[in-house]
Amino acid sequence: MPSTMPPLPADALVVGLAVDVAAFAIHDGELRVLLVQRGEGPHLRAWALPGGLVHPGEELAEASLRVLHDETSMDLEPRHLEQLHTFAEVGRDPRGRVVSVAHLAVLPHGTVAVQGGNEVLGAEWLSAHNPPPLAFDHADILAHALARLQVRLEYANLALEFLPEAFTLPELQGVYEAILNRQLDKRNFRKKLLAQGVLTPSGERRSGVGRPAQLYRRAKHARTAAL
Amino acid sequence: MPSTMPPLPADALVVGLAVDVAAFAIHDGELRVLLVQRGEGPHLRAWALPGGLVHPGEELAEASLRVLHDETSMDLEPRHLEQLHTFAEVGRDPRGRVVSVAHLAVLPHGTVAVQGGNEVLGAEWLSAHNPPPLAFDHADILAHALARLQVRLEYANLALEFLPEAFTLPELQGVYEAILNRQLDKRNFRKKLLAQGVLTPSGERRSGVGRPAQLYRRAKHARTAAL
DNA sequence: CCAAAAGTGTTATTTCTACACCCATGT
DNA sequence: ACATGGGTGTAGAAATAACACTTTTGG
Repeated sequence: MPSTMPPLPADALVVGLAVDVAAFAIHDGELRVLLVQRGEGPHLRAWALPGGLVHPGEELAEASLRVLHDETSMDLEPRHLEQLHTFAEVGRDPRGRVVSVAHLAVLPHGTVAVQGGNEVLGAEWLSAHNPPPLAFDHADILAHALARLQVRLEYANLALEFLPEAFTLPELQGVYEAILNRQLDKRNFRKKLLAQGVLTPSGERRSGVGRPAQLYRRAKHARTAAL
Repeated sequence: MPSTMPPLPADALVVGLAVDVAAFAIHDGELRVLLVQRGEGPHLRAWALPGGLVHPGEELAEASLRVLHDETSMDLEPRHLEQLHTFAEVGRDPRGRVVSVAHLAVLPHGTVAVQGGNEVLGAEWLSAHNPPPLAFDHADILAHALARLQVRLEYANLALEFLPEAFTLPELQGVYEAILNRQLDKRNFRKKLLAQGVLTPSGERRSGVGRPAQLYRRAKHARTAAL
């Protein structure tokens, strides 16, 4: 394939290319989504998903990571990042045609402190199941992301990405419950998870109170995702 | 929200926005995908998914339908059209940064004849499970589309979109088998489908040979899709 | 009456769900 | 000793998978 090709045809539609990121984490046993308060442009002071324009030569995944970094002033390192859906409706952004590729990110436990960054008044982890009103079509994006997260629990072992490398089964169950937004039976949960063979036990651990829980790690062979 | 807003910032990355469409239909009991032979640009004469640049003010779905129409010279009317994935890798198109939003389309039975259209040497329905080599990253797109189609069989009753309004259970089973690329048990298939309650019987019908089969239609209440 | 495709039931296996008590530790 | 959370088994229900013969039509 030649390296110099004719440029794009003159009738090529040019648009702004952006990413928006629905980044999830578990805090206090609750599923939270990272939201920022807009500091400029339309929907000033409204809550929104972190997002922004893609730079030239930048891949979508890179842009997503950069945006997270810039708008939270934190070195967030998602354990999982996948594309969700592309929102390209003609009127979705009042500034012109902006095509936004929405992403789903999963951050591990321990990702707590965030603060506002560039062009943003503040950043916070807020309830994913009961979010505040959001700017643009971000409520749609969040709903998509939540639905995707739930179906991914079955297929991939995405829940592990919310936890540190070593974790207990009750902690893992807590992740499932936070994402599915309902209680699960302890015995059935353990049976199912252990039967999958994706967990391997290690040493022990004493939590604050009660009987110490067995620690587990992900087994060697673990699918990352599919679909 | 004001109707006149500042234009996009000067640092906005502008890109070409395109759609590619993986359009499926069943022919001769086999799952086929609509492919065109490129008549210009890179990958001349290679097989590719129908696709092209989005026009200004045009929605992605509109562009997908237009592209199908233009490149087959046929008034194809998909029964189902959904967004699949956005391919935006920096080097994927040698002409510059082109972001392509891939779509999955389902065409009903009877959609047979296609011919080449604008900028295309020819169009054909070819085997979806054993396609010829494809231009650009279209083999990836096709693989994604096929996987999505298979999971959609479970959730939605997408199989109905491949058939005319009235159809027999053996025909429906044939659609499942063509998509899943394996044989299914007749009795179990009937049990499961009828238990779902999405089919309602109507009159009879005599095929060429053998016992006539009961005709069914979709019941009133039918989910179209999800996820 | 023969070929061809449609239609129909039962059983074994697996998976899912509901449910209550004992165990190990820290205080 | 007691409060706290971790850990375990069983039985009924539901879903799934395997399997072979009869029925209706056209020729």
